[in-house]
Amino acid sequence: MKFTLEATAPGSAARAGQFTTAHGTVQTPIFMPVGTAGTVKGVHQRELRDDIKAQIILGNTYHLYLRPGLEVIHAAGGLHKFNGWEKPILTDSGGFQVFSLSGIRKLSEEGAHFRSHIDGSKHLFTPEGVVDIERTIGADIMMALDECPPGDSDYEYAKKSLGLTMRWLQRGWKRYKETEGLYGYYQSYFPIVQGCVYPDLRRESAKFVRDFGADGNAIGGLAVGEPTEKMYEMIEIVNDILPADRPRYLMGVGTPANILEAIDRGVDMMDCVMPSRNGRNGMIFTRHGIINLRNAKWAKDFSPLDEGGAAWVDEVYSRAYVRHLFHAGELLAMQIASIHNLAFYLWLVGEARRHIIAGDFAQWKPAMVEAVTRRL
RNA sequence: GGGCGAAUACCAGAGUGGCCAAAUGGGGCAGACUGUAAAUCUGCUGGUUUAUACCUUCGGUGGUUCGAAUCCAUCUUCGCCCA
Repeated sequence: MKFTLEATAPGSAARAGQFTTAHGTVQTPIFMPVGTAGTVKGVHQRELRDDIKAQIILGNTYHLYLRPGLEVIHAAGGLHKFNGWEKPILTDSGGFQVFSLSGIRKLSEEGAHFRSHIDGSKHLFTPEGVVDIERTIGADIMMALDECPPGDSDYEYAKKSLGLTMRWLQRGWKRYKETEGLYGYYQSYFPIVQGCVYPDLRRESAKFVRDFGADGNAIGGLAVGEPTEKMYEMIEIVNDILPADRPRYLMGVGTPANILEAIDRGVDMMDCVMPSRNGRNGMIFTRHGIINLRNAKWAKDFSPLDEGGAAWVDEVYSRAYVRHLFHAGELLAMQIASIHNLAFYLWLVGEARRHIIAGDFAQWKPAMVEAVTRRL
């Protein structure tokens, strides 16, 4: 994978660039819609490509391994063939499920022991096994298996957890180097920085990660309960160490404001369920602020969903109409909101990129952060 | 004209002497959601309010009782049946 830095913004750590995978080029900074089970929920590939203008999407190792299962994915010839998405795919390793499914998993040196959330069956994810699964899925970017400790973890736990993540990384990297893609194309493997909110742990982790010389590097374990300011602080600390000539991926973040702040601190890639999930739950993000479409105040607001917005749904449907669809429990409501929110997120990072290249990102950002945080 | 049954909060519908401002569901109002166990979850939904507090409510009126949504009488309305 080749990463080219095109511009850096004066007065900011923000940068614009692009990287190329076997399934195409991605312009950074980029937001990656989350398609956990092989689908960005409620959104067609055509809408994803043409309306939302997604350049790369996520899939999830844990979910795809459980269902439909590797046999099906392999028989299909990989996830791209299976779901019809021809552009790049990044797979999360199941590391986040170590966090989110904490009630039904156990960690050991060997790996993460899960109980399936579907049928309760027992499964073991090892760093090596996850590489094998990601090879089978055929992701352009494969993430290392890590432990994502909660944001309020104490120092002792965070340190112990980081140790496990580092040892897992060594094992996963070894398996990565010993194997190659099953479908005739190259796959990247991104290590993940952990260390909770503790600067020394973050530095230690970032240096450890840096030395693998991977195609790109990720920052994990943020936006998991710690104060937002701590998150920004950790990003700065880590990005000081992670190589500038490789993309930096901030995992699972975030709100539109979080994304702008992360870009400002030198992050190139982000993903989050927020635009899709919150969209399905009636929340619309716009460049003028946040709208809870379910609220009574929109009942007779027949103005466009988001006048001049990035997606065609913004002009075609009114706020009152989409509100009605939400109250009626209509599927279309979720589809419209998903298209809108994801298109907005992609528009936002595209604008950030444009301003980085134009050189006025540092001037443009503050007002935008204020605007997208507003409650309408 | 006669007989039987029913009337409960926005709707539906429990409750049949005190633990009832009244279950539950729906609807409504608001909130949450950050590498997706989420088309999900939480709170509120008579009034005044800080309230474990008080006030006004269970078709109307009048009773019985220390105490009534619950028992009695009567009226009204609705439903079913018989003429």
